[in-house]
Amino acid sequence: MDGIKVIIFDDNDSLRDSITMLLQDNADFTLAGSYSHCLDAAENITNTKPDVVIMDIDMPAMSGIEGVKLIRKNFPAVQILMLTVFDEDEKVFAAIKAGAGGYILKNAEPQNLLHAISEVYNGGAPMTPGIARKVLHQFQTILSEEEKDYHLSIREKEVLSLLVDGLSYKMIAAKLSITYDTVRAHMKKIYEKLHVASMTEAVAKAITQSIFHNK
Amino acid sequence: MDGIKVIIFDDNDSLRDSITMLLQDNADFTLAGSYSHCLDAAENITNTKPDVVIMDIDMPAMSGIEGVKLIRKNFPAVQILMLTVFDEDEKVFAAIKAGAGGYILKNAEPQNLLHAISEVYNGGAPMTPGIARKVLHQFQTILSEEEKDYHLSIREKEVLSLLVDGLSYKMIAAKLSITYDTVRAHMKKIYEKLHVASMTEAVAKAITQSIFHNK
DNA sequence: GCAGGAATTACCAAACTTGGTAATTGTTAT
DNA sequence: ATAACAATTACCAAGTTTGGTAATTCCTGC
Repeated sequence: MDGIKVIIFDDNDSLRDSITMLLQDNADFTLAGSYSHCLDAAENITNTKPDVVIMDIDMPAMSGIEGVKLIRKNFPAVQILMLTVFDEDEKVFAAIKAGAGGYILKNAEPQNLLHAISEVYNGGAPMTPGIARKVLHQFQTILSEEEKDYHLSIREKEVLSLLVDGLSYKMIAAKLSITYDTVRAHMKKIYEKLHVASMTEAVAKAITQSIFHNK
Repeated sequence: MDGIKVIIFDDNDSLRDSITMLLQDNADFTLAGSYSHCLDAAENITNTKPDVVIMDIDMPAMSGIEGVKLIRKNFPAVQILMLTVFDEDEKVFAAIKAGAGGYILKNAEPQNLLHAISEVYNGGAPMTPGIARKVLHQFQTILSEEEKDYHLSIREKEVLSLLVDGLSYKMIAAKLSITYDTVRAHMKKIYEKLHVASMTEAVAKAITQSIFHNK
C-alpha cells in the first residue's frame, strides 16, 4: 500500500506547501488533499478518504475546532492531528473536547511531525510535552475533587442522600421508618453542619462537594 | 552539576540493577538511591533530595500509588515517573490522580526511559502512546458530558440557576425584579420541562445534568 | 461511671412551596 | 397574519418546610 493517507487544512499557504513537500518525500505517507479552509471538510473527506487529517486550529470562516467537531461527527474513524502556534489552554482543551487525537506545535521539527502522524494513525496521542502536562494536570484536578467531610453521622448522610434523590421529609420518614419529627431533627443538624438553611442549598452542597462519593 | 538526581523504588532487584547501570553510564543522570519498597519514602527523599523519583506501581506493603500520594503531599516539587508492566486503566488513572507526572511501561527501551526522565524533570508528561490515548479519551469523556437540553428558555435557566444557588422564590423575584407570582410561573414551567415536582429535584437535576455549562 | 454524641420523638407558629386556573403583552417563525 | 411561545401578573387553598425548645434512650470513650 502507499502509506498513511493524509489531508491538510490550513490557511497558511507556505506551511501547507512545506508539509506537502515533507510528505511527498516520504514513502510512508500519501498526501491526498490540501485545503485552505474547512468549510467543505465533509465533502473533501468523502472524496479523499484520508486516514489522518492535519488541522490548523486558527482558520477564518470555520475554526479548526469547529472542523474537528464536524469530522468527528461524520467520520469517526478519521484521526485528527491538531496544529497550532501557541499552546493556549483554552484552545487546547476545546480541541481535545471536540475530539482531536493529537496536538502539536507548528514549530515542531519535520521529523516529529511525521512521527506524530504515524502515532495518531496507530491510536496514540502525540502531544508536545508541555501540552501533555497541561492535560495531565487538568485531568488530575478533575479527578481528585476531594470530598469534604462535614462530620455528618451515618444517619444524617442517609437522610441527606434521600433528600438529594428528591424525597420530601414525609417520604424520608416513611422510607427510614421513623417519624416526621425525627427527620426534621436530622435536617436541623445537617443544616447546622453544612452551614445552610434550606433543602436546595443542602442538596446543592451535597452534590457539588460530592459528600456521598465515599458512602 | 552532576545531572538529574534520580532515586528508584521497585521490588524487582534485577530491574533496579539494570536501571542503576543505565544511569551510571550516563553523565546526565545521578542515581542517588535505590529501594525495594517505599515504606520509608519520606525519609529516603529527605536524605537524597532527588529531582525525579522512579516508582514501580506494584509493590508489596505499600503500593506505588500510595507512595506517590505520600511524596506529592510532602515533597510537591519532586517529579514522579511511574513504571508498570501492564497498562491497566484503573491503575493508570489512580496513579495520575495520585499525582504522577509520567507513566511508562517497563518494557520501554533504555533510551526511552532516559528520555522520559528528562522529560518529567523538564515539566513534560512522558507517556507511552497507548496510555496517552487512554488519558485523552477519558478526558474527552469527562469534558463532553453532553449537557442535556431541556429546552429551557433564557429566563427559566436564569431562575433555575438562582434556585441552585440556594435562593427562595421570594429572593429570586427580588433579584430579577419580577413578582413572586412570575417566579412561580417560571418554576411551574421548569418543573414541567425537567419532569420534576420539587425544588430539590430540580436542583439535583440541574447540577448533575450540568444544565449551566453552556450558559 | 458519666459526659457527650447519636438517634429518637413531640408541639407551635410563621414562612414557604405547589397545583390549578386565567389573562395580557410582545416576539418569532411559517 | 396568525399560531406558538416567552414573559409577565394574579388569587386560592392545601401541603411542606423551618426555627425554637425540650425530653428520652442508647452507646462510646476516658
